[in-house]
Amino acid sequence: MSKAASPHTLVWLRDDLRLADNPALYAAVQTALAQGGKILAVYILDENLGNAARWWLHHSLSRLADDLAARRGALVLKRGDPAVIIPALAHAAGAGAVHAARSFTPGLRAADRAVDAALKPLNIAFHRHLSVSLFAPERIVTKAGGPYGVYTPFSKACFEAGVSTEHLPAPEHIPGLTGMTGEALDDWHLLPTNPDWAGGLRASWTPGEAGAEAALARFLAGPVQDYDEARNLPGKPGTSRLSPHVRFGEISPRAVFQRASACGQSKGVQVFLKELLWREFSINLLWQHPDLRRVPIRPEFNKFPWAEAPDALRAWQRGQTGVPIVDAGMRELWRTGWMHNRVRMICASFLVKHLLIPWQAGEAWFWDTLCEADEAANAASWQWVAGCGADAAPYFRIFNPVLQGQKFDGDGTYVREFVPEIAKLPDKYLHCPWEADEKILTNAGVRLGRTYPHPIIPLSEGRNNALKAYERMKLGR
DNA sequence: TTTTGAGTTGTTCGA
DNA sequence: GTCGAACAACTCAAA
Repeated sequence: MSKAASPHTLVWLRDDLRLADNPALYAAVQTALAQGGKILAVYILDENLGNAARWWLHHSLSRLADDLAARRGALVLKRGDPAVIIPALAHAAGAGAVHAARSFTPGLRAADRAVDAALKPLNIAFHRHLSVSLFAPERIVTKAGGPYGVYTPFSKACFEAGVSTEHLPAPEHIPGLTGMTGEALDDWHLLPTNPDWAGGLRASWTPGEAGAEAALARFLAGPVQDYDEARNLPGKPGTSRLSPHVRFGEISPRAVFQRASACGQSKGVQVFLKELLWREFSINLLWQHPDLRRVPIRPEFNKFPWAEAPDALRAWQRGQTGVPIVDAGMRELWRTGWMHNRVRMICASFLVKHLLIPWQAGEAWFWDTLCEADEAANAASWQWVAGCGADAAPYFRIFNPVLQGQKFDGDGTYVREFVPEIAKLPDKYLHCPWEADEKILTNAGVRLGRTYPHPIIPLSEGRNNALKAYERMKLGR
């Protein structure tokens, strides 16, 4: 076999920070081995990440660099315009091809077009691989050939199409190209200092491929079987807690799907697989609507009478609304960089409906504080709660945070953990301290307005305001 | 083209 | 305490 003129290969890693079941890396290694060449693995900093995601990224990259080094590979870190960096590196390295995961965020789609255009004149091929999603978006279409706008038929089409059963092992040797220098991870200052607010994140998470594997193994060893019920209880470890791992591609979505599928046919497994397809649906929606983060899918919502309420927004962000389940959720988010899904819906509904604050403000806060912040899932989910999404809940579905708290955190485990100043209240009043009489409050050491806020708005008033606002929007006033 | 069935996660009210 | 109906119409997807 004759040696190719350009035996080396560049793999551009982005939201696929793993070695196992990584099609771009696998293809690059195969090519390099066949040609007797080396691998140049590159990561270019995503400058638009929120602060919690930056913390996660630092650790994920650090682990990935270690994992690559253990296989004689190396990771080159760069910052700047991919359309400049990738062609320059590929050219300097003498690479014959560039491999990357196919991405569906507007930023990376644009970057890919530019990279592709810049590589062409250099006669360097640019290969993209299905990796961050289960299906290519254009593959899941209606019988009429168009994209889906409703989740249930979308999910049925996905099940019918079938998730790939392929699994690519982590390459044993990833012969790294030496002599290529990048930036130092520490110089990116992705970790907070002055103050270091990441203590709660460190206590909650193990970023990296091994951490992702451990989280999946824990979940599949038991909780997945009861997932259909237990996922709604924020005081219990009934969810997978895989979201940030999947977000950064520390584990492939198809590996998660395959291994959960292998756990049987229980309701819990079925519901979990459907959750993976919600992620898929969000990716598909972002692909259809690149401005999903800003623009409501239902155009009538451009006329929605949102409120300008900076003080209320700040109270919500800080977990000081005086509504316990909302405050618990917002504090969990702030402390750990994650929030239980049931509570996300309650907190989001409260912001958008009771307070009438634009969903984009909530989206922005989650973007900054969620480790897993993901353009597709975050925007699509906020639009769903706000009622302006493609497949949104009816407007009169307004979560009552007291009922939700009593139903899903009846013993108060969750609220007591994150709102300790009211922890001594009896269960009956834990979710509605304003309904307790003075004696009960005093016995619990609670002084409303002093040790814990009065509710920022009476719940019935917030509900009525939301209904009135939707009515005004419908009338176009 | 027209018709038909269906649509993540809820709340309130009144019997 | 429990249960069913009302809350509203509209759009999507498939036949």
